[in-house]
Amino acid sequence: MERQASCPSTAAPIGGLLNTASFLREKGIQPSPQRLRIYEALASTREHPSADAIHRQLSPEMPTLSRTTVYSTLELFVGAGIAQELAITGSQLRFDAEVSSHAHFACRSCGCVVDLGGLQAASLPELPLGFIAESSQYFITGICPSCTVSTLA
Amino acid sequence: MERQASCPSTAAPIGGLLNTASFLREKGIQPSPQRLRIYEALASTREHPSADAIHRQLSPEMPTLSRTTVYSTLELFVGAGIAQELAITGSQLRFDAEVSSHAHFACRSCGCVVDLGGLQAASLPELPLGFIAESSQYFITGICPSCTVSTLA
DNA sequence: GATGGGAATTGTACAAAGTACAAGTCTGTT
DNA sequence: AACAGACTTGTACTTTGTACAATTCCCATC
Repeated sequence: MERQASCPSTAAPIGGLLNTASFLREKGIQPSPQRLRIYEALASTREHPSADAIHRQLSPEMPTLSRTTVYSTLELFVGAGIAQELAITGSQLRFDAEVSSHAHFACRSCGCVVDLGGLQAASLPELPLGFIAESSQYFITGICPSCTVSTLA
Repeated sequence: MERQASCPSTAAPIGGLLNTASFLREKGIQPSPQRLRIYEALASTREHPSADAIHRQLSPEMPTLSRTTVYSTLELFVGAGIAQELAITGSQLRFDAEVSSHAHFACRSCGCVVDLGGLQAASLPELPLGFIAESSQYFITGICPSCTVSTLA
């Protein structure tokens, strides 16, 4: 889990952030400076950050931002359907502002998480009667290209 | 995460345990009393226990069994390909002696994990060039039948 | 049967991720 | 301006898992 930044996840914004405040309000979330910056930080990266990664990123500009706020805000976003949680690394939750169904790859060496293509819903296993699905995840773990190269060196 | 035991995962053994010791030896694992009991505990349940759950289960009969041994033994099994890790709950790893590719359901209320059917390989997203896949997981989270009933009550 | 060496196990200490909760601050409304 | 409720903060704590040194066990050899 060392070379996070060098992995092949481009860092382009996902959508328009012109008016994050009204977007949050539409989703039933009262905006606050903390919530705006946390959402923007999440939506402007494709690195699928953990809660602590977001806290580390925002701390310089918001020195009093507490870890508790980041955790509770991300949970609020997940509950409102504007973010999804990925349990992909096994040791920490990663978050994604892109909520459409798509698969993920996690590198066991550097910890990076990158997007893969979508899944064909028709081919997924059906849920037995009585189970209520709320979300689903498909992920692959292995070694990313950067780490393959540096392992060979 | 309360009613673990009442969830719909039947507790029948997966395979023959007649000679666990020689099975482990075949897989390149030196048997020991601890390893035998840990493997048998894992293979004889469909509850996908966590490492600590196995430790709690075996502690009465092996009072000196240490948590470290359980953790390192399970990792040994995963490396040898006779167990798989499930990162499904986000907060702890669950283990499964059934290593064939199949999906899982996790109940957000009681924490139970049950087996679902297999996946059609053809429908899975393809991995871009340079990525090396080592394992994959498909899981659905939601509410299991037991918890649906008790939530309504 | 004794003995030496490597593997396995143990126990303690530690680290990381996340949660609980009470106190403080902010914000919007009256 | 004052109140109430929502939001944020900070501390303490729990859970999960890892590091590592010391001990114990097993087994081959003498």
